[in-house]
Amino acid sequence: MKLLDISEVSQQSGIAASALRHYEEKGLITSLGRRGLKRLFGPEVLDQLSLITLGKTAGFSLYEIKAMFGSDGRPYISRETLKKKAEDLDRQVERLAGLRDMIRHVADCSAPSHMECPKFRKLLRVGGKRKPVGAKKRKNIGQL
Amino acid sequence: MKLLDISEVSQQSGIAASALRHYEEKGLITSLGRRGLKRLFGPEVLDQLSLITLGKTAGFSLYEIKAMFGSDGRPYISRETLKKKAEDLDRQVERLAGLRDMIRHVADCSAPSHMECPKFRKLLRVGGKRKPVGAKKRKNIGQL
DNA sequence: CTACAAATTCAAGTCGACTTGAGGTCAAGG
DNA sequence: CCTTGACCTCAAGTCGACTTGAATTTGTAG
Repeated sequence: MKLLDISEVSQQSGIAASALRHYEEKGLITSLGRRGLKRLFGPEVLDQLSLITLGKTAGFSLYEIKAMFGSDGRPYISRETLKKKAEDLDRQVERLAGLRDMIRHVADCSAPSHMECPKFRKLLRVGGKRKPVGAKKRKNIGQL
Repeated sequence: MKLLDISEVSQQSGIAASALRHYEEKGLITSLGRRGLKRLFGPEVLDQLSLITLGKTAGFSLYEIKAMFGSDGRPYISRETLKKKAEDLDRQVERLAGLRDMIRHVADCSAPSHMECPKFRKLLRVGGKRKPVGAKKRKNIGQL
């Protein structure tokens, strides 16, 4: 089993070595050992990194990503919570598709201000839900 | 035309007054005037705020959002660039859908480590592209 | 054996998006 | 007329995710 040093991992993943150390510090990845001072990673770390990158682009924090796909390969959170995350993503996908349509429309529409364009406003109505007045503080990222 | 003071806007949008001031400072929204010191907003600000919120959940910076939907209603960037953003969103939608499938799978699969599950790894392969070695610094957010 | 490039640690810095706090202002009600 | 409470400004602080820099510590090549 071929071990990779940090520069190889960095090369192949496109992630800076400093970020890799940061991820290890935060417990998202693990190095299998050291040669001297130098970390050695197993090749599976590349898959984990794909997952981390993916999670980040979806807007999850490193903390959440760790909770969803523990570096040992087991989630730290319940199936319930995972399903909730999946549903969040369903909504997120819809919102993004809506925004994409709006942007595409803005790019094509000749109305002087898109806010005056009825088509645009219709898209807004679909995509941009307003909060129903009782706004909550988001502060329940869960304990680990 | 009914004007709203900042607390009404905050209430109806679910966005903190401090954030509204911040958005105004950054030029994402505009207050129509003042009564004494107090800002007065036109009702259209609520639509703009929906758009801002939507853009944020899509991962755009305030700066980018401003460029895409100027507070005056006209984008600061070319149709070309807008179309590129729409295409980025197309990819983002796909990635998110992929991640959602993975999470859903993790929630249901009984494999001890999802990395050992062939189904999961297949999903990973689809969703989690690795960068093709020549990693670039992302630093071209464009000038305004 | 020595020099050197590549890693390492640890502290401090950066960036975006706000929030918080101190001290000031003003329109409206009593 | 005077008090209040909502809003104001401006500076500083916070949080997450890294990056940067200075001072080491090797494994390997010459």
